[in-house]
Amino acid sequence: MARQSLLDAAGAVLARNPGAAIAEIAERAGVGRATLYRHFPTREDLIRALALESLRQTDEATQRIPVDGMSADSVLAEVFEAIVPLGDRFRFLSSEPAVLRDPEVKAAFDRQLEELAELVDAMKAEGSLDRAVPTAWVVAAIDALVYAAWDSVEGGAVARRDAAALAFRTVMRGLGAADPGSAPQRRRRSAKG
Amino acid sequence: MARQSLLDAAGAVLARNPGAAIAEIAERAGVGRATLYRHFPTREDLIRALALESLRQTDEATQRIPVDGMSADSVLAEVFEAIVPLGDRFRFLSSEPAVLRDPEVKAAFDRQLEELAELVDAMKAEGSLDRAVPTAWVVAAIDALVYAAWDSVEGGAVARRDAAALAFRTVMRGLGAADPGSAPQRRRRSAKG
DNA sequence: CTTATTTGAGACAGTTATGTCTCATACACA
DNA sequence: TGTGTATGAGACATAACTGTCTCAAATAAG
Repeated sequence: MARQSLLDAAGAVLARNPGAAIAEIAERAGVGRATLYRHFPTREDLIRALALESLRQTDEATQRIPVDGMSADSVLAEVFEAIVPLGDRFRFLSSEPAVLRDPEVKAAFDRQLEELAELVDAMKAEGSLDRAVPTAWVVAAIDALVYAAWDSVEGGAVARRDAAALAFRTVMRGLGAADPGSAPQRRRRSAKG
Repeated sequence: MARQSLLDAAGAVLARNPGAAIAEIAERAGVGRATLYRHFPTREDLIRALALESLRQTDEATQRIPVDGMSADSVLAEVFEAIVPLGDRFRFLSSEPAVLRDPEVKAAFDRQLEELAELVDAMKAEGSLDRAVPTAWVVAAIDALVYAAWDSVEGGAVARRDAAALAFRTVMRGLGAADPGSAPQRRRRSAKG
């Protein structure tokens, strides 16, 4: 679909240069500027759609993870594997603070953070994360390390196949329970990153 | 100094809105736009000076740490305490990729990363960090977690006095030696963040 | 008080981006 | 082949920002 290739182009261009002009995105997509405007009447429409599309891709990648019968920490490992490759998807937000105030975008964003917080709480419950560490910090650390992992791969500092595992290890041991505790429980449903 | 308050204003404004106009920075500094241009002839000059000033502040904060007789991991703890409060100083770089290509800025930036890498290697040598983890990843994780700590404080998710310790713990336990190993050695000179 | 310097306000030109519009062409489809 | 739709190129108006310049007022220095 033309719409999709426009969003792909926007993601690619804006990740490298968050202030890029519409013309540059159209060029990258291989279409005329007028055609881009036919799909997205304003720049803000495009940015908003890109944000929602990025959130959708993140959802898609994490929903694919089978959670039945997996310990919560295994799920988190899979979450890292799934979303580290998407690490640059939200880079454009840094110079588009307005889009985060859009109700629909904000709702979707908050929901993903909330699902991640639930997974963190499940890990605390099964004893694989330290209850004394604020869930908000665990979530912040995961977010930061996902991007760091992506960036390290992109910069050639870390091998692509190692990146997610390194980030996962950093979180798990860094914020794991001081006492290894009882063996991880199995979980039934609902997980996310 | 007028120059300094202009740089402060630029840092404050650009951290929130990396694409902010010169007029907005001048207004924040409480001076006319013409006055700003008298100190910094072009926008690029201002951005460049801000980058160098931020690097200088980071240097200043870390040079204050006494390293004699301290174990490398204690030094890293102090580094976190010192630079987490400066966490937003380099946010504007995200939409100013050009300034990172400036030779002077790039040299200063690389030097700081290099000094941090040296500290990490010292910690590996004294057995407080896992030798199997690439130094590049440790450095990337420290960078990412410093910003996450600052951001968590700013967003009210984490108490200001706890932030640096949480980030430090995440790195130390996350990337610490699997075997606690011999007791940390004392070190003599040179450290940095 | 007088003089020199600095400042703020704003006019101005030049550039660049956005968003609208037209029109000729390419293409799909009957 | 004929018709309708989507496209690309580009002209166009508008807006915003940059960087220069002028001038009057404020401030400091003598």
